[in-house]
Amino acid sequence: MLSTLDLQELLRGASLRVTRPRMAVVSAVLANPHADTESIIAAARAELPELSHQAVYDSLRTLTAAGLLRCFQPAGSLARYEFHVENNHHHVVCRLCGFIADVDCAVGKASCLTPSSDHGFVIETADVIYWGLCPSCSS
Amino acid sequence: MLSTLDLQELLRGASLRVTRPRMAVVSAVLANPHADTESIIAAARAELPELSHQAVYDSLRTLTAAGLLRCFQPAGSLARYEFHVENNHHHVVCRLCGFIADVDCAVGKASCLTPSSDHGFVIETADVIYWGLCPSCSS
DNA sequence: ATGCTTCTTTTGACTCATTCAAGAAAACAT
DNA sequence: ATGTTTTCTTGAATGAGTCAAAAGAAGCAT
Repeated sequence: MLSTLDLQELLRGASLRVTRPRMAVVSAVLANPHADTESIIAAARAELPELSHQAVYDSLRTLTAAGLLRCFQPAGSLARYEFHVENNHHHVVCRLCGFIADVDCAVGKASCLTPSSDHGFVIETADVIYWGLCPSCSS
Repeated sequence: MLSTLDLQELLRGASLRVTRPRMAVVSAVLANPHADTESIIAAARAELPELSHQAVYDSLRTLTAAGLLRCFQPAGSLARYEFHVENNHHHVVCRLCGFIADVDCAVGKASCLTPSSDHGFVIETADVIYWGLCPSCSS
């Protein structure tokens, strides 16, 4: 877990103002990886009760744009956030219960960023979501 | 383009009743790959003006559940549909203009379905979305 | 063909995640 | 401290998608 000072450092390093809502949002995401916005609002309010939902939406967008958080959205689900780490990984989502786990990239680090034909696109990132059944739902 | 009879055959083959809304929706998706629901409603109404939006939502869900269509949803975008074909492919989405193109699977057919560690999940499908800039936006 | 049963569609209202807007407050630089 | 700029609060609005009940087709059996 990162300390308050670490979090401030993190925000300043991204040229962002250090505000209590942003601190609370980053903490909430760190404590609840893969959480949707509503859960993040609840978790952040445990630390800062007066926090408005709008501030959370704004913070999430700002922090994501700054590269501190990563947003992903399994089809049909709400937006979910996680702390951005450099080791590229993807997600397995249980088709029944919605449980999400991290998985490493399939065939080495960069392979998922190299489609066989790119139609002239300059490709920057890849979102990979595996759908299936988690251990408890598959039994 | 498939004929009316082909489409009927397709629906019957999936044990679905042949209705005019479903025919119109399948035609619309065939004619507009990667279209979102609103575009599909508009395209289907060109063929069947009285069509309700609810019928389109129902048809899309039914046809997708039957495996005739495939639904994908780039994060932050609306749900999009395409005719389901067996050759597994993924999508490149332009971060600026939203243009979508198909790309084949990165490293052979099955590789994207094989994460390095699966956490005990039984994996059924994988959604892969590449984000980047299309040729016109990157210049 | 006719009628019956079941599945679809229409209609219209509703939900709820997310966004918009304007004024108030907080953060930072000087 | 003061002023400027960014961020937050408040409250309302947007809009894709869903729900529900009654009306209407599709398909099956007689």
